[in-house]
Amino acid sequence: MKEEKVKRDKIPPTTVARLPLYLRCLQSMQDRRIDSVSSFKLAQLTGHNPAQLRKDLSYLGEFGTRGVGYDVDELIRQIGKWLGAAKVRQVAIVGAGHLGRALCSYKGFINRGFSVAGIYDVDPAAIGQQVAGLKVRHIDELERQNLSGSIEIGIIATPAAAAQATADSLVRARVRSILNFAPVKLNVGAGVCVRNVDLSTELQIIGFHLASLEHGITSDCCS
Amino acid sequence: MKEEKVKRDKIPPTTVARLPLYLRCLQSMQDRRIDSVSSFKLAQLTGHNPAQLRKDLSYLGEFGTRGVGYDVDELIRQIGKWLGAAKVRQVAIVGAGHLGRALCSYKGFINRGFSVAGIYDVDPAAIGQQVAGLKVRHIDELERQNLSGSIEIGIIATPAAAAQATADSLVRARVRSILNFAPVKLNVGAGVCVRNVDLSTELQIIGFHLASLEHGITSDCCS
DNA sequence: TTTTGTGAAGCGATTCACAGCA
DNA sequence: TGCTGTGAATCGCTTCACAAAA
Repeated sequence: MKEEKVKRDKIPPTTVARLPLYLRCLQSMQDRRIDSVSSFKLAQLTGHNPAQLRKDLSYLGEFGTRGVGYDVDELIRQIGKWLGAAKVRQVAIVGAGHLGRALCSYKGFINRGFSVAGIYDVDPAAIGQQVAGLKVRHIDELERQNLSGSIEIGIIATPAAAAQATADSLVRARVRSILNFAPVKLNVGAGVCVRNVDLSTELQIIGFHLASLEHGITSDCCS
Repeated sequence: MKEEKVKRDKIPPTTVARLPLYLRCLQSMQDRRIDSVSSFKLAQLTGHNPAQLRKDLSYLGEFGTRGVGYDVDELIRQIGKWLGAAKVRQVAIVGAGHLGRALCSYKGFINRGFSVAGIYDVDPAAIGQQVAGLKVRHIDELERQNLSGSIEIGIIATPAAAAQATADSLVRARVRSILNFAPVKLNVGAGVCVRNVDLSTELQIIGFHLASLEHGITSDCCS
């Protein structure tokens, strides 16, 4: 426990970001009754370098067998443990627009150990509507509903203008981390973890590469 | 033109990824009639280091005035130019599930110079339905509809199992770049640029940080 | 022999610190 | 004086190359 704490601090963010993809590949192998895998094979499937894969896993511990490879079940167990997948995490989605609704019915969340505990909005027209079996509630209710703190994650799927106020609500409701889809830099107190996903930023990056193609650059596509 | 080609090759991917956020901040300042900004101010607003901001901009050219700062209008023009925002880019969305529909009606795309040219699926139940003013068509029609090559970007919003086949269709339809929401590593020929966005990966990364908190780690939240 | 785990080298991005200008 | 633009220093991640182990 003490030892794991020390180790967690040392895992590079880039490694953490790759773990979910490793996990997904491994689960797909498990489904196909493959029980052992080498760093070469798994790296090829995930599009990485074998040395990088081994180094990534070495941050978590030593699970391989030299001359053989990794046991698929064991690796799934270990990566899952480090990603905190032992327990189902409750998520609150704020914003009952198209994106919020899509996220609410997204199967991928459930499969990875996340459960949508509620969907919230401020628009009277949206409140009360049924979305994927959940009733849209007013954001102000979240604070009261989460007195136990069981909802640890908030997803912001509101327009940019409402994002900061939404973040404030989520922080008041004792949410510990936020996934932000609004194209705004959020200010939250220390101890609340924010990750940003911006859909149009991704398109704009693609736009840069298209413009580069138009200037006759063919090399290294997208990054 | 020749010179710009050389420069484009030298811009780090990390810089490109930050440009859209700079642009957005600048546009918000322009709306508020602010016409000049220092690297300190813009860095603060975007959550970056002033030196990094200046270095990022220096890859594009020299637009600042020493002792004063940057002209907001000029900077917007320049960043827009490098991101290829001069022309509206046509996008095809594949997958008419919740996510595909949400993307189809997403205002952020239009505002940033992208236009949804069509939405496609393979499910007979979905085909023919109306989504945000567009009729869902069969994916096989895309190839014929894009003989002119005006659709440069494809968005994959299908289930993971269908993603590779969808990518193949998009490549056949002469799409030049792909934004992939399926949690799968796509194999496409050289010259086609792929960017991956995985919503549950983001939650899993948050899961790692929540697990770290449970182990008593308070430092550096999310990355 | 095969494949892991890892020190060391290599590489790219960030940050510093200051010269160059307005 | 104030702020940009940038070489130099630093930091952290990736990749190499090989010793260790099955």
